[in-house]
Parts: sequence; C-alpha cells; structure tokens
Amino acid sequence: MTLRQDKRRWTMREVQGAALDLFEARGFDAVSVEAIAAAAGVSPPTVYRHFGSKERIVLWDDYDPGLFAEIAAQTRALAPLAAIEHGLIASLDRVYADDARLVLRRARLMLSNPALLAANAPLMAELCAALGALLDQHYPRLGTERAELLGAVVVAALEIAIKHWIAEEGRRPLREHFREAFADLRSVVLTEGVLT
Amino acid sequence: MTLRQDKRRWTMREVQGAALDLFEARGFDAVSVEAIAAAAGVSPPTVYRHFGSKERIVLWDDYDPGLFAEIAAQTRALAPLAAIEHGLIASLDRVYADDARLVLRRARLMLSNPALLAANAPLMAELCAALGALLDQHYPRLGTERAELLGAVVVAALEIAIKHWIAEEGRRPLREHFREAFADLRSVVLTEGVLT
DNA sequence: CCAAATTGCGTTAGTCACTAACAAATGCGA
DNA sequence: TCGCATTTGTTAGTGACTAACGCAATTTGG
Repeated sequence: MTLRQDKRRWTMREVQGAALDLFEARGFDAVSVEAIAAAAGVSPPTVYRHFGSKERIVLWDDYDPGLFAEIAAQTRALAPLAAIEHGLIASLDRVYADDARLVLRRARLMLSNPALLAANAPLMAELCAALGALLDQHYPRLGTERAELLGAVVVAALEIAIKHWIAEEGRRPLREHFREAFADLRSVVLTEGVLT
Repeated sequence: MTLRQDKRRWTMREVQGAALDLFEARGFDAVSVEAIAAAAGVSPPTVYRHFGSKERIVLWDDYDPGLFAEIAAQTRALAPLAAIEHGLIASLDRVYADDARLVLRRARLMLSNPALLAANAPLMAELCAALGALLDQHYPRLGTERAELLGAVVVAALEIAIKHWIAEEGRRPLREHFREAFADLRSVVLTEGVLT
C-alpha cells in the first residue's frame, strides 16, 4: 500500500531474479551473496535485511495468504481431506497462472541442493502448523491432534507432487501430480486389508 | 570390526557427548565448534571429518540398519501400513531400551533450534526414500509411487510422535505416541465421509 | 615380526555467510 | 515544508567450514 512496502517487494523480486540467474548459471554454492547484491545493485547487508539468509532468496514467496483463504472457503461444504485438497488445488491453479515459470525454476533449484532443501524444512513445518490450526478451527469434531497430523500428511503429499512435477520438467501441471498423490493416499489406506 | 572403526565410533560418541553438554548449558548457537573440539580433546577439523557440520554432531546416530531389518522382517506376514508400523515400533523399542535418555536429549535440542530442524530435513528425506524403496521391493503390487508416498506419510507420523513425546518430556514411551499417530491417520482417512 | 602402503590427525591459512554499529539518505506525518 | 522514523551503505568483526601439508598411527604383505 505505502510506497515503502511497494519498493521493498520490488527490490526483493529484483534480487531474487538476479540470484536465480546466477544460481542456474554457476550453481548455488559457487555464487556469493556479494555477487548477488552487486548484480541486483544493492549492498550485501540489504539482501540479509530482506531475506535473512542466502537460501531464503530462493525460497521466498507470498502465496500463503491466498492458500489459507482458499482452503477456508472450502471448509463449509466439504469434509477435511476434500476441503484441503480442493482448496490447495485452487490455490495452485492461481499461482500456476501467474508465476508457473518462476515456481518451476525455484523448485528445481531447491531439489538440486541439500542446503536449500534443508532451509525449506522450517518453512514446511510452519505450513504444517498453520494448516493444522486452520483445520482444528474449522473442524472442532476432528480433534487437535488429528488436525495436526492431517496438515503434515497434506504437506508430505505436496512435497512429493512437486518432486514428480520437477522430475518431468513441468510438462503436466502441478495440480495433476497433487491430485494423484491424494488419490494414492486414499487408496493406500483403504486397500490396506486387501494386500498380502 | 577393525580397531580404526572402533576408535572412530568411540571418538564420535565422545564428541557428541561433550557437544550435548555444552549445547544444553549455553545453547546451540552460543557454542563454537572450537569449544566442542577442545572439550572432547580433538582438533576442529577432526570434528568436521567425522560429522560434516556442527548440526550433525547432534543429529548423528546409527539406528537405521536395525530399523530396516526390523521392517523387512514384518513384510511377509503383514500389509504395508501394518508392517511398517510394527517394524518401526519394534525398532523404537530397542533404541528405547539402550539409549532412551540420549535420544531424548538430542530430540529436545533439535526441536528447540531452527538450524538443527533444518539440518534434519535431508536426513528425513533420505529416510523417506529408503523406506519407499524397501516397500517398493517387498510389495511389488503396491506400485513405486504409492510406496514412496507411504514412506513419506510414515516419516511425517514419526516426526509428529517425536514432537508430542518431547512436549510431555518423555513421560510415556515414544512407541505409544507413534501408535496414536498411526491410529489417527487411519481414522482420519476412513471417517472422511462422515464429517460435515 | 617388520617394512611399506594406507589412512587419519593436527596445524595453518583462507573463503564466505552472517551480524552489529554508525552515518547518510530517503519516505512519512504534521 | 520541516522534524521523525525507517532504510541503506560502509566498515569491521565472528565463526562455520575447507584445502594443503607434514606427521603419526594402523593395516597389509612378506
């Protein structure tokens, strides 16, 4: 809203863009924050003030608010698993329409580097907790612990979907991989008695 | 087996012990690797040669071989979810009998520090992959993708169990928390149609 | 039991991620 | 337009981590 916040967002996108270019060209470990700052026309401490760490330059985005709104909108009409599945897919579609290429680049980098994978863990843990809290709030009959577990399972499915999406270079949209992961999840638990 | 390997293990336990003492006293971030090395009577590069990073001094253990053997032993008689559940619980029991206190200290530290939580992610990803491969091998009818997903779900349940275990200071054994997480997982998927 | 090849350790020196402190500049409210 | 708050760049410093090298210990083959 204010000019300051707009500038901040603009600078962050600028730095992220410059960093992605450099990382893809030379590799994450071979690019110093100093080089990124120089390429983006800012000073190193400014990069840290915005992102906190080198890894978070890649991992940063602002999709979460839309995601939570989308899921909350589905909770009135659907059961927990279905609500979270449909809400997440709707959110994925919007992100896909806007920034598909950007998300692909970031995800590919993340899966190719252990340091980035590691730095992503606290963010995923946060997402798990937020999803769990949202479910607990909208489905009181579910119970806090089951809500927490459901959040974790959904995030695990999302991570696997992203992995498969990257593995085939994003040829099919991410939502399809996620839908498959969810179908697999249901069938695996439901057919448990049938096998062996 | 050889004297060298024995010495290596002994030194690693020594360094880990000294490090845990220091971390619990002053906090993970306030203890330098130099101080740990001095307390354990080795040089800093030796610490890195053994553990690779400061975080892995806390995260290192050698429980995985036992875990995989235990799960593989269950796959002939049980369905996938049940086999992995019982195998993991059996393995948990053995670890519990030997090193309950040590595991508790390490887990408490890990959950209290973002850097440790982050460094744990690649290890969990590796565990997911190994579990998935094991399931894929023993249950060909399951399919590679469902095996992979199952591994991820189990690890997510394990992480939640550890979290609850630490939250109540290890009063009830870890296996009980894990059993509850698994029961919740089944009930959440099975009762999906009933709620709202 | 002893040389020779292998392997691991300590010392040194260096790179780079990250932070604190301060001074200058820029957007904000009156 | 004028003080006020926030942001930025500069500087200096800490500490995680690695490469290189000489030395000591272990293993292997005789």
